[in-house]
Amino acid sequence: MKGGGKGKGAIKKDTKETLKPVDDRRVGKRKAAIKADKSTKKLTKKELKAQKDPNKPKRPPSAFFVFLEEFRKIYKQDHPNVKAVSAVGKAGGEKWKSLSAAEKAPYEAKAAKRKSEYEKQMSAYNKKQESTADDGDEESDRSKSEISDEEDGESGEEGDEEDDDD
DNA sequence: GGGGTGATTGTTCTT
DNA sequence: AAGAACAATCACCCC
Repeated sequence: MKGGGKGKGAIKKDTKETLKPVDDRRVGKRKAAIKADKSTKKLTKKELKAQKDPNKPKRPPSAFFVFLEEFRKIYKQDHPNVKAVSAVGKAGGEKWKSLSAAEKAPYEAKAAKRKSEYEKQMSAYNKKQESTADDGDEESDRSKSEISDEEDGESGEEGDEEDDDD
């Protein structure tokens, strides 16, 4: 840890004891693992390329994140004193599980929409890569999107066409 | 001053 | 197929 890790630790450290792995803590500080792994950086050529992506579109926020963004606002209103990101994360996580499918639906819908845009961005991104990236070694492998013709002037048609079959 | 961390879950990615 | 990494956030700490 970079020391500063436990930002809340400085404020309230006793909570740490009650903090027990909900499940597996996933990778338990994956970031730390990454750095630790960096020691053995066995990156293949493709991996290397994947790393130095100029402006790769970031992954779309999952429904949970969409919900979290809003939840954070509310949480801060209810707990303006709480400044720990982890606090909101935990609270949000529990709340999220408390939500019903119907309540998560709107968030999922939004997440789905984000994903759609993400794919779109990837198309443009991939295309750009083809243009600029001429390493010659390998070319687009995973997504060889053969976009029809029009993509350049895409101005965002952001229609909320949700087929409400309901 | 800036970067890195902590925590949540979901989704995308990588092997 | 399964695991790994990363998505936002924000105050705080080390070099």
